[in-house]
Amino acid sequence: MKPTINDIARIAGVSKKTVSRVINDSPSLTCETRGKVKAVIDELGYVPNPQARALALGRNFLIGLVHDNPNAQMILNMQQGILEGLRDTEFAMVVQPVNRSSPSLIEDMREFIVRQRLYGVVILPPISENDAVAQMCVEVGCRYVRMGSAVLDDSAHMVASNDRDAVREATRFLIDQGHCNIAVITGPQGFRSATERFAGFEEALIEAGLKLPRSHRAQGEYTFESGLAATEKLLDLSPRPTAIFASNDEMAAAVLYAARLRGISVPDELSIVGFDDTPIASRLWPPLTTVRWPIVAMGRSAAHKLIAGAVHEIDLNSEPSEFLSSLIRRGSVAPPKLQP
Amino acid sequence: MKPTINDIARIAGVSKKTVSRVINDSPSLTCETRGKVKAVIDELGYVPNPQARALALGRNFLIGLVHDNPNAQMILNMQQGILEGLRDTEFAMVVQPVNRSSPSLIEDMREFIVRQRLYGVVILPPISENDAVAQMCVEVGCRYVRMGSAVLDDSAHMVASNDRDAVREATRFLIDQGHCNIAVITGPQGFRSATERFAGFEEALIEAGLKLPRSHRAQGEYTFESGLAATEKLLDLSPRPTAIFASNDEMAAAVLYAARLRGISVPDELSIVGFDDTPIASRLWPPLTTVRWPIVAMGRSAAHKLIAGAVHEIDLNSEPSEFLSSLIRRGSVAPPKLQP
DNA sequence: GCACTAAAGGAAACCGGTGTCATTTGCAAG
DNA sequence: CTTGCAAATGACACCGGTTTCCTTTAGTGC
Repeated sequence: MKPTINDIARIAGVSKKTVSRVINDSPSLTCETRGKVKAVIDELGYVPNPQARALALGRNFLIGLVHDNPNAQMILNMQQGILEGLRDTEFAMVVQPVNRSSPSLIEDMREFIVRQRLYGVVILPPISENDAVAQMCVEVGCRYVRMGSAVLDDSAHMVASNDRDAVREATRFLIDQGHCNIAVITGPQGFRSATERFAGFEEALIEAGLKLPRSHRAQGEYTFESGLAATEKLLDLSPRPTAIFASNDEMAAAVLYAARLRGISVPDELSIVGFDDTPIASRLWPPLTTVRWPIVAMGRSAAHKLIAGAVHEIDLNSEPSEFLSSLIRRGSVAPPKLQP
Repeated sequence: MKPTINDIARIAGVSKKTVSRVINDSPSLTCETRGKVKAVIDELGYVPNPQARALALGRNFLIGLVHDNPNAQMILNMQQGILEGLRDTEFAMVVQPVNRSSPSLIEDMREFIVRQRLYGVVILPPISENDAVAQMCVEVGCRYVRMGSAVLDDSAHMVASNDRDAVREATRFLIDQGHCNIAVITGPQGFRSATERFAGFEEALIEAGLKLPRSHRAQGEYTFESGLAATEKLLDLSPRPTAIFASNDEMAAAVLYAARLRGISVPDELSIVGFDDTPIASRLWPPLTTVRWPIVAMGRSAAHKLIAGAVHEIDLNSEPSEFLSSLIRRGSVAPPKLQP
């Protein structure tokens, strides 16, 4: 059986409370006492029972991660980031996928939070854009941090990248390469990331004095299949666009796939830019030029924001307030060939 | 503040213990009492505090998932499966990536298990093949289930697919298409899945009376990069193989990539078969023929095996004892063209 | 009507920690 | 030498459930 605080206290010849003080680094302790107790703890391999602690403190040491599976690699990187932020603390991460289109989304999340008495939750996009979810967290008294593509909330509750700037830069890159007939596959309606990315794209075009006809804008759903359908429409245009910006890599992969089906050469006849830098981007031929955002660092920051109040080693001021994405240049972009 | 058992007891006009009996479906209760208490519980939205329950019962309601990130989609599917198995129970899943090559692997895992007092852990390949890990679980008194490609342990502790049979079938498919110069990219040494998959491959060749020269066997590490290197070697052979079986999709994607680099047409000049049916398999052009294994169902089964003792609704006899993989036929395989 | 038995429900201890408050100890000042 | 005060430590209740054991109640056979 695992040793309890009583065992430690008895063997060390002190009271439970003193052992508790040692565990919690209470300042009012003799070095001698502290050393004596610590020795016993080490010898017996004592680990305080987190459930008992949770009960006594009235709070738990569990951080929830709520997601809706848009992208496996993103979620896994996020998990990694969060766990890095939780390392060397007594917090653990529990994961819960949910269905964002379910009418019971809010109730499902409430159930999850309340059941496990979560200390806090990290909410991934696109659910993070749902204000009712944040509202629910406030109601049940659960800390929360929303991940997103733009600031939606006060900074204590938000970890954001700046998709708009990143896409503007990426689009400018296409323009600098000489493209002036550029089409875009947007993300689904109601997604903040979709509107941000599109805004960045549009801004770059406007800056360069280019027009964006309605026909050059196709809507996707962030899925491969929707990307295929959108690409079909865009490739039917005449003159055919010489470059396509797809709002995520999944759809960019679909552009490449559709181009291959039609015998259109990439990048010679068509340049492609994606977003996310998922592993698939570098596995395709040609590998995709895409935008990489610092998921792991953002996850770590989210975890830190949640537990800063409980772990005094964490200094939120050392966290970046904004996370910058960068353009990864690979083979899917080239200057346009003059069409005959 | 959330209602406690005392609130319920007071309002319902019964004792704590009676409320506890209602929660735990104790048989010795009047219908009337049960109904009365349940009404109060529903009205107040009472949820028993799992930490308090965990403390009183001396066990926790957390299932751990330990993995070493070989494949994001696989891990996410596994998470989904485990959570399906945990649905409608009070268990939650905590996730912990570890580093399998770290010398402190065992200690890291022990720390994770002991710290959170896990009820059980699901161990994913390749860590699951490490017997010392299972041994450690026994030592610390933690239930465990190992996922794997073949049965390594008694069935209470193992959820296994049958990679060998699946690869034999896939290879037979290549042979039936007319291929007789087939090469293989194996997985890393020391991986049971690697040896199983290779064994299935070899068996199919032997059955068909084909030889497998040492030169036609290249070792990979389950990574894209290692797949590239392995493919280079195989494509240098003369006569060049007309088909390659790669032991996972990541490496199969590399075969396709390398073939494209050399201007080798797939599937006309080279057929490719992968393993795992990750999303990338269907995103490539041509899409990969590959082996799909029922990850989600296996995850669900693993969860059920762990918690069967605590949740009486679960009937382990209704679980399949073996999980069958299936060959997914896509465009990366065709009969070999006669070489001039 | 009475003793006996089984079922229903309650009181109090307990799980392993933490908070509050009282007590002891050590040391400087008067 | 006493008093005063702060630091170090301990006793005990408490967090929200469960378990053990005991009491009450109702039903049964005689």
